[in-house]
Amino acid sequence: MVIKKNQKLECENCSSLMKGIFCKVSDSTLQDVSKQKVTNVFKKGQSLFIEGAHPQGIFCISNGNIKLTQQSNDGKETLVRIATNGDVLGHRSLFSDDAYHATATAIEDTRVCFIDKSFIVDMIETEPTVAMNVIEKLSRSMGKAEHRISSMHTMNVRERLADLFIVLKQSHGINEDGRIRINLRLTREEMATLIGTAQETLIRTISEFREEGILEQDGKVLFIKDLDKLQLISGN
Amino acid sequence: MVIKKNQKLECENCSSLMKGIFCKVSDSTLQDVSKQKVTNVFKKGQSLFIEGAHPQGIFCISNGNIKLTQQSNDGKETLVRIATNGDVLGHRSLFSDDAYHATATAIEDTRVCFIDKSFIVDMIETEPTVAMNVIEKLSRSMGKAEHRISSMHTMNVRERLADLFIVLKQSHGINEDGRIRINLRLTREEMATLIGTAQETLIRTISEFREEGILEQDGKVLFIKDLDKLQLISGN
DNA sequence: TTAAAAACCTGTTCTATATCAGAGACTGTC
DNA sequence: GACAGTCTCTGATATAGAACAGGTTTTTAA
Repeated sequence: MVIKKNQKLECENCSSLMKGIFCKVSDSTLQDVSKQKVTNVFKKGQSLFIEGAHPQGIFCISNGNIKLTQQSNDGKETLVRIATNGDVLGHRSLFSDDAYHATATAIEDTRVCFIDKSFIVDMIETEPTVAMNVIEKLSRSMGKAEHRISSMHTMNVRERLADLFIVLKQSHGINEDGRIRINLRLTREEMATLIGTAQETLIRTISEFREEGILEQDGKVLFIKDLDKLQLISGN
Repeated sequence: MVIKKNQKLECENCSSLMKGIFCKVSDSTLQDVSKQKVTNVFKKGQSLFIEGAHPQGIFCISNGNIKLTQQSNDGKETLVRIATNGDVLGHRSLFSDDAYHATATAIEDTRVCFIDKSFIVDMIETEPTVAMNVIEKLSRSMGKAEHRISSMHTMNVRERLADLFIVLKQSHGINEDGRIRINLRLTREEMATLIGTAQETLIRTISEFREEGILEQDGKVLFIKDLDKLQLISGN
């Protein structure tokens, strides 16, 4: 596996700038970041970092999707979170001065910029905008995490799956002739761990949804046909 | 229900100062906070805020314990998180510019200081230390939340309960003649929702732990007798 | 292009845990 | 100090979903 280096793209031209932690930052500061960062393209399946290692900085996703997985003692893998354009990775462990609690792996070829620890810490201390952006990102993630926790025992698999598709629609949905394309290719196994169920159960429930005209599938790609029904099932 | 007002205590004398977001802050800044904040004592059962309302500032817990609960559509209540001395409440919703996603209720009589939105936002922008402290707190909470998410389907009830007692030991444990007192009185129902199970199942598992000499109970208070066994069960 | 390995799907069985039901034990209140 | 209202506990029963097993399809890579 080879990481392609130097696919450098200035921050000011990054398509994810406005979604990331450097939005609303002054031009000169942005140029500083651009100068300091290192850009890599991670091929599908490559890992950015591994559970247990110590963070040396943070990763900003410029373009692509990264999954964060945790390994349990019995070897099972749980998909904890999916990070996409504009999201930051590794900040959680960095700022709580911990080892990584999860492994970050590219779901597809993904362009990622790395920013050194001391630089980002310094930036947060001198640039209140960046600090606020980081706080806002963390806050949103925290809200999502807490929703998932409570959903685990107040909702059944069918409800949680409906909810997952609504979330995926928001983050990766693209309108395409009267249906919504989920522009993210997860395996059934990955989806299953996202909602805390077994792969077989998930497959069965997806089949149900297809039979009920809620979902459609072209090859590997999933489409939402009936968002209202999903909302009805998930209870929102 | 009456909230006792003006139980004012200067921040610099607060026993939770070092655990909170104003630790390592300059004396003069601390005095500003002291001047600005409003202190209340919430009686057991009183709510600081309610799901759906809009945050006007943040709450710092000076002394006591607050539970954060979420209501699901079918009326079930989930205990999402317990906040204790030095913890901050309401920042998550405030900084992500959201309505409260949970209701905060005092588990026991609790002294809480309220800090106005504009003041805290301003503080974060002018005092990097505070910004870093907020980021650190959020990061730690996020780590805990992600652990709970993955535990929900990689661990069974017995394992999750063992894990809960280890967590409670860290936050509320007091060594007392060869055993560890859990200095927090949760109902069985509350504990059950914390680990995502039914009250009856939780009670049965606690009974098991008692029979196995892992836990002890004096009246309502729980004690950990055998921490090693708990660690063995939880797999850490 | 072809073989091997993933990923996907379906049917069957089994079990951990939810749910239901009812009986004590506390807790607060008048 | 007795009554109502929670909270706690135990047993019995039901069930959602896990685990197992085996077949098909898709992807990878050589």
